[in-house]
Amino acid sequence: MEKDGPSESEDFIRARIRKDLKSGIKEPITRFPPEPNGYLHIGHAKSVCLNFGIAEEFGGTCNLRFDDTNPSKEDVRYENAIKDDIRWLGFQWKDRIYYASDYFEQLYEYALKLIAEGKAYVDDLSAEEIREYRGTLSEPGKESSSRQKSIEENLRLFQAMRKGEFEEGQYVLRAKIDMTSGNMNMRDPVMYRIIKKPHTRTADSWSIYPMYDWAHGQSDSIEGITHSLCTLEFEDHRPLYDWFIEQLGIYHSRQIEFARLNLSYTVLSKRNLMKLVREGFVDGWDDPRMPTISGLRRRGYTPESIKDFCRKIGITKQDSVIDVELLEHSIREDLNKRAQRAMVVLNPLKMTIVNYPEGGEEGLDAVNNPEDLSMGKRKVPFSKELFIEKDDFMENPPKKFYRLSPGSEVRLRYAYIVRCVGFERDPVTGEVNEVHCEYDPETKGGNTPDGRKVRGTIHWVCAKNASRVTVRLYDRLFTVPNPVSDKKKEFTEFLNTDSLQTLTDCAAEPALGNSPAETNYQFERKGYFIFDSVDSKPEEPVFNRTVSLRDSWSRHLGGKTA
RNA sequence: UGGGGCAUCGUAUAACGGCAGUACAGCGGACUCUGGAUCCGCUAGUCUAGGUUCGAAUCCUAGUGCCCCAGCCA
Repeated sequence: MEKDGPSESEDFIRARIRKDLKSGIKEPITRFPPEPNGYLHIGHAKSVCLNFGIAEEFGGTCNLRFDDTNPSKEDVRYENAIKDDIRWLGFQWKDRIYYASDYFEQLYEYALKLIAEGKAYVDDLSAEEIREYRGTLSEPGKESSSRQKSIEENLRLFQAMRKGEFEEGQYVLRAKIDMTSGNMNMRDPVMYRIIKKPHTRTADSWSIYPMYDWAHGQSDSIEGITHSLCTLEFEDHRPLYDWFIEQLGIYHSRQIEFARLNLSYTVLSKRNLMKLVREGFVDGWDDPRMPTISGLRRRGYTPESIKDFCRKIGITKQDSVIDVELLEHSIREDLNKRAQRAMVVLNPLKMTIVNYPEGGEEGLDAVNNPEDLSMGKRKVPFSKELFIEKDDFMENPPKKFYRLSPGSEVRLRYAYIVRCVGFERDPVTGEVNEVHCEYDPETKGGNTPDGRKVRGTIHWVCAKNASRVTVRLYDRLFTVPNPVSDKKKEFTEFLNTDSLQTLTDCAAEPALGNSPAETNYQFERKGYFIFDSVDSKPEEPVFNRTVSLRDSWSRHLGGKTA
């Protein structure tokens, strides 16, 4: 199922795969290897799209493999969340779900083999000693005296390690490579350490656990992974990846590295995201401000928009920071085509139509989505008293203000043209709290039979029928493009204190009183919103703002977001 | 002279010895019952210095800048 035509340019990994396909490899087998110690974020989505995407495009397969080699950090709840997220993105692993722990026995056999060949040894150095012996970036390390142990002694000790005869930290198994290598990973890397904790899948059957470098490549090989795609920081692990496979003489998977995703105005590492959650800066991994898949989902992002974003950013080896506006562009583009429109007044200001009959009411036709007429129409109620947006009225408007002001005309969307004939103030605050308008009955539906041009159109909600809803306006979580670039400051110092604004008195057209879960809307002139089924109550529906509409007026005024 | 990697508009990303293109952002205009969307246009780039070549973002040499590595994390 290759894409036809060379019109679309190909990233270097797909080009490499295409080349390998011509020289022997039958089909690409990739894998997505999360460690179940945190939630997936948009950076993982890049990897998911790459690995599963390649499998789809080239008629291969992609395995889901949990890298569960460290029981002191991992948990099943993360595993379940990860599976949910991948499924939600729209990818399937079918029966191809694996665990590094599936291979513990095989890995152990492999280790025995290396020991028997004098290529690995049991070391009794302490963690600190190992660090000291490793040397520094510019000085070679020195060899542990354990290197001299006999094969028999190593075998005996390693078997005893497995049996749990030693304490944590007492011994490790190391590969015997080269303590003078310029590549730190080759300075006799640790293969196994003793961890006396139960594992979620193997329970207490092991007291030694393989390190990443030892587990990963061999797992790839066992599964017949043709292309093992990982991020740049593993580039200098590749010689070790290759060394193990070559010493063992097993199937040679190939590791290829690409640049991880960085997004402006956010942080994208599990460690930092974990900190935001643990220290209560956000309301959990799925807080709509989080760049996690579950957070984006709750924020109103669609799988399609995320996949489109991943396609747009491409795959390269260049460290880069993607502007978060590109992500916002992807969701706007998607939702513009699909989101049902609704009228919701976020900051209500009462409007009375002075010449509209007392007690009168009518239903007006509104288009559900001007971009997709097949989505039909709906009736919205109209009567003498309405709510409009506070900032759609100005007593002393600046130039080019097309909305309502004393004496001016504006169109009430899908309703009538109205003219402002007066307003009232709150006697205490002096704030305008009601506007009076006259409507033109000839302009029903918002048309102007006389051909007159009315520049401004504003949204409104019938006061009598309005659903009272809560709306949460989200803004970027950080105030600076790269919160982790300042090495002297903790990234949490750059948290945006206004990243969440909750409006509890919004007036929505009646239909929104009972929205289905996870329904995307466009609140006309305001932005895209999604019904939040976690925090909504029957008497108080909650909507999260996914992203605002582009707003050339506020940019004109020099503001950023409303 | 520790090892590894990367340098193209503001941000990303193409061009694989032959017109430096695309997207986002920005700016201007058209259109509009969403100051949305759409459409049109503009601005703006090959890290530096040499070299090879009819021709270099691309090949060579030398430099410069940035990123990663000293977990019994992944």
